[in-house]
Amino acid sequence: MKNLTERQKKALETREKLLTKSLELFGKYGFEHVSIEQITKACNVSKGTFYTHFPSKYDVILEKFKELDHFYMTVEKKIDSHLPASKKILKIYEEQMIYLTTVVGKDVMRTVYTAAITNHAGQDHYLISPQRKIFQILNQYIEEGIQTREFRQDLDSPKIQAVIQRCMRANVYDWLIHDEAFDLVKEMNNFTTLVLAGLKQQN
Amino acid sequence: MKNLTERQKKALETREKLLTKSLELFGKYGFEHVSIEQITKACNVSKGTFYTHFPSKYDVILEKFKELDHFYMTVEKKIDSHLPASKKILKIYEEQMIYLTTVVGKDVMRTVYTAAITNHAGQDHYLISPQRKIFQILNQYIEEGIQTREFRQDLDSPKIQAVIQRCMRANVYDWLIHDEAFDLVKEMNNFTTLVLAGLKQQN
DNA sequence: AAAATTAACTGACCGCAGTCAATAACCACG
DNA sequence: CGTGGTTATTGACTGCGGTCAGTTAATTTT
Repeated sequence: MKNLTERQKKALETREKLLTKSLELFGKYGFEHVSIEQITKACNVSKGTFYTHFPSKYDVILEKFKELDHFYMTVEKKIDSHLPASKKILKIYEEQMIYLTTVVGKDVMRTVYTAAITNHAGQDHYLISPQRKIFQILNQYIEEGIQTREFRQDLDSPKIQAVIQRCMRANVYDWLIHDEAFDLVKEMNNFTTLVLAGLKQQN
Repeated sequence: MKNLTERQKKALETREKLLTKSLELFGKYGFEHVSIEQITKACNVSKGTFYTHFPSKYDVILEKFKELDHFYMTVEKKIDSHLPASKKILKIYEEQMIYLTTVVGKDVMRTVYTAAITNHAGQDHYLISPQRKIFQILNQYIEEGIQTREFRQDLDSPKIQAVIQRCMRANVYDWLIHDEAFDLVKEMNNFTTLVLAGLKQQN
């Protein structure tokens, strides 16, 4: 980690400076009201430099978004392992939604959700990347639910995974397009509860 | 309807010309690869003229999107009125998804779903406007489902309406961010079936 | 230590969405 | 008819995200 040449250290410093300043300005004025030039001027570098460190304006936000994964690691431990799978899923979603509304914010999420639609650069977006910690945790819970026969047996786990993940995006998306009155935590809870009811063993 | 002055007729003609040409070019090259200037040049008008007729590039697309409502009127009649509410909902969603994939297309939908996130102009977006025919039809089916006690009695109809509508956006959004392999008709069916199962009277 | 290579950095430039003051074309009314 | 008000139209202009050929300076090679 410390085997860096002088040059690489300088570059990393520049990158860090840009990242910090970007997020600071985005937080203060909103993503759309901050220009790249404004950022680079505040950092005393040229516009081009920004693009040697980040592929686009969106990618800075994505960096922030990826912090979520650190958050999940801590949340996971707080969840009682004796709960049934459905309760665990609800719980982790609840924690996530609280985090999104209070820490990450609508502005960042708007950007991520927009970029996911727009960037048809062949590659799949981070938003649906199986790498994401949240998905790994969810899949584990789902596996449990199947094993313990809490969930229906006629659906394989990839199907259930897709459904559970879609619940998340459904509620976040609706949060983004509705006004302030939309309570993401509550809506997510109601909606997911319903879906989980549909997932449980029918009589 | 025909009490128009010469001037207003000319203006409407210009508007129509712009609309037709826009949709033609969007269809040929894709929304993002067509500039306003390209459109206006093809119509022999100036750039500014475009903006006297449409508030933004997105609004042209919205016009196309609104055609959907004509479509629903015809679909509604094709649905057997004796079916249970849940089957009707599934059926109309199926028809809608077929229409979206084969006629409207991903490009248009991408634009509409992006604009809904981005345009925080105070006003709610058409995407969630209660005016939309599709919602009126759905709400009618939901009311039926409640009346006939097919659905749970502990949820009021606005709650159920929100859930059903969210199903639609959930699947369309996921369609937009996934690659070509994503079968919107099938996914919508699976997902909504599950939600409807959760909505039904529990034992 | 000089030369060659590599990588960070620069800023003029491009394309495009959207704006607006000025202009032209038309209309209603005396 | 005029003539004063109205409204569609114009196109130069702004602002911004992103590009790229060229400059600079650290690093490696000889």
